[in-house]
Amino acid sequence: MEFNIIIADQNGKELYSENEIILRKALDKFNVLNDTEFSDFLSVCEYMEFAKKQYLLKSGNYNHGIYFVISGTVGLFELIDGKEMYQNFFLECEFANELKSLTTQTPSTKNLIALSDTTLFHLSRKELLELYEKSISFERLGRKLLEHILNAQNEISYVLQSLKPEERYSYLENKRPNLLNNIPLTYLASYLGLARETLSRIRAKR
Amino acid sequence: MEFNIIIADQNGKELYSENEIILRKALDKFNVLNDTEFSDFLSVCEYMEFAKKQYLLKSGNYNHGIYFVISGTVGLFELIDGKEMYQNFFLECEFANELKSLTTQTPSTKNLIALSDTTLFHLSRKELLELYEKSISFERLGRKLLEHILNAQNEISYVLQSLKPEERYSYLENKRPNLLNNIPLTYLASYLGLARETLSRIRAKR
DNA sequence: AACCGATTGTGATTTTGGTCACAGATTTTC
DNA sequence: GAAAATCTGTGACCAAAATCACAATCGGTT
Repeated sequence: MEFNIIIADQNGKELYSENEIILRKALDKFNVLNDTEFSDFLSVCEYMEFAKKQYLLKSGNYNHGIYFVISGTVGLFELIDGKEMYQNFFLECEFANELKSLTTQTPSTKNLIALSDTTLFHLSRKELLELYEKSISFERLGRKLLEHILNAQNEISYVLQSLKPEERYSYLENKRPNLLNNIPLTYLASYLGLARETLSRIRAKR
Repeated sequence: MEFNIIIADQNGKELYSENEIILRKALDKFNVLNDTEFSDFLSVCEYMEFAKKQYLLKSGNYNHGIYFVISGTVGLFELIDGKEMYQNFFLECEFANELKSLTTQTPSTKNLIALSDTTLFHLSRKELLELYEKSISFERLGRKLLEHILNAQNEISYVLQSLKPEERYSYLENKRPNLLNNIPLTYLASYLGLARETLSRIRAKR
């Protein structure tokens, strides 16, 4: 069961639903879009729902856009030697993406999957590119979003390169506690480049 | 000793030096800047030279821009438990960067160092931001460059997360052979998250 | 040419974390 | 609510890689 709070202007005209306000707040952190531009952005977003275990993107297919997670959890994984290696997790208010396929227009080697019942906005590649053409603001938003994603990616590379198993667990505890609560240990182990059993034993010691 | 070939227009007026043509070619891959915009870009680039072992950026300092490597090699490393952990290498025609400090304006935890005598163009943070304001083209260039960097970063994360030591070496052989030729094994070992001795033994077996 | 520092190779040893196996526990499904 | 599937915990064992130690080699400098 779910209610969408509707914000109205002085004339009682509906403005934004609750979901849209969540997106607005997330985008406002980048300090780029004004009201008009946000409306333009919103007008090309499609609201979608995925049940747990449904795929947003399957390997072999082309990536047709990016997702903004309103509620739920999305996982990004790649099948390597028959093992699901999770490369990222996207929680509420984050943009779920697989950029390699999106930017190079090659079939994706990776999968996006709903790890719980999930609601999200979808922005297609086509619409995204049109936004980029439309105004410098959307290019700027894209640029800043990428800077943000890249900094996060550098951090996880650092974890994999330099930290010992116990330190990797501490990293989760301190920097991404929400993952520890929401994601099965098995998936987290692959994310951290460890055997499931190793991570289980580390946790037992706490 | 070094010659710069000068390209001249019909009136014999100098256009671009050899170094500038190298930069032009690198930027043209992104298919964004026209002649005027490239000239604008160039006008805020400063030519610099660094001797081997000189620092382009020292940890603790603020990152004041990005570098385009004309010739030579630049390394990005972080001191962890007294060890130099190399996180990236930048060869000719690549943009050497440390984006965390650049984008968040916090003191850098990382170092940029010339691993050989190096010539490059420097673009200051201030000038970069002014370019971003100036035209959508520069935003677009930034966005595309970040997409490119991010795809590369995802790949190295994959290597660290999923590949065994021998496979990591193979990755270098196949995907980044220039590193194997130009960079000391010690540095490559840290880059791959391996002990120096392990990498040495792997190489001995080939 | 001789020196010094940096880099690499290699053996012996130790340790860590992976693998295997199986039992509980927890969720999902019908 | 029972069955099935998924997830987690834990012990025993093993293999791979880290560590330690030292020699050899390479590169640049005076």
